[in-house]
Amino acid sequence: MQPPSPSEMAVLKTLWNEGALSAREVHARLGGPQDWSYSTTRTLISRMVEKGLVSRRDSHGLAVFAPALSKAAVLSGMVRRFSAQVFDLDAPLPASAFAGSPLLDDDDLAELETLLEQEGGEEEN
Amino acid sequence: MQPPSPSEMAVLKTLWNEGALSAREVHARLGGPQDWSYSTTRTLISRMVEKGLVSRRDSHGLAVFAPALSKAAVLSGMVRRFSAQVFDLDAPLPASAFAGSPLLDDDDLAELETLLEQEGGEEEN
DNA sequence: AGGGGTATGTTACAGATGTAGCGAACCTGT
DNA sequence: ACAGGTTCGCTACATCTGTAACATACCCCT
Repeated sequence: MQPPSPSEMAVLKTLWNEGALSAREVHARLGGPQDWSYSTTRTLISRMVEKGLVSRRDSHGLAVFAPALSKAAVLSGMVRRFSAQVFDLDAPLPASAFAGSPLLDDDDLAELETLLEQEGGEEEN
Repeated sequence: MQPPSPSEMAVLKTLWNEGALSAREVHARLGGPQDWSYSTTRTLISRMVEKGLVSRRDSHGLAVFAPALSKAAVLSGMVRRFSAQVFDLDAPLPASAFAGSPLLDDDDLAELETLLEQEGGEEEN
């Protein structure tokens, strides 16, 4: 799994929140802080489809996008990469460190914990 | 502070360990896992000098490089960026999560903790 | 039928990163 | 004085990321 870039993370967060959105909707939700042109938003989404980070569905002629992977799956991957890369750690960080994240409810946190505890990266699936 | 890229982190780790090294020496220490050409190692080091990540000193005609920032300074920055970017967290992660890192002795860990606890990013200094 | 708005695919371009080669200058042993 | 090894500064080039425009095709209203 190619990791999402920072901008791509922003898009993913929106999709995790809202489920499935058209490009226009994604753009609207990102509105304030990102300040991209609509074109930019669309380019990001396309690249994410290529990377397999989001899936594209055609709803009555309109393209609608949804996350291809769960929050926990992506985040656990990011955490693993980070701790290996930066700290040479291969034992996982405790999921509890991320409680407090506005992205995660209790279920998400539990799932993240499970994924972080599993030995070894997830390989392909 | 521009964050070090993954490859640059590898170089920094070597320098934190060994103190100050010539390009040739850095290359030798990285030997196994990285498998770069010597040219690549040198390019990385140069870019890191430009970024202010390492300093260059001239020792009897030979260029010798040393880390420009402490382990704790760099790592705390990385942790902050990561937790903000990925988890929308602005409260800091607990330094204790990184005990166990082969990079950190107790002093490093204490320093890291201090830096992580400080409110707000470090600005310029 | 024509005009206005929207979606989609395609293309562009700069900067960062990974990766590496080239030529000039230099030291050192023969 | 020269060959061989090494350093150093420069250049190159592909890929990824950030950022965006353009040209079509399509739909709806007047």
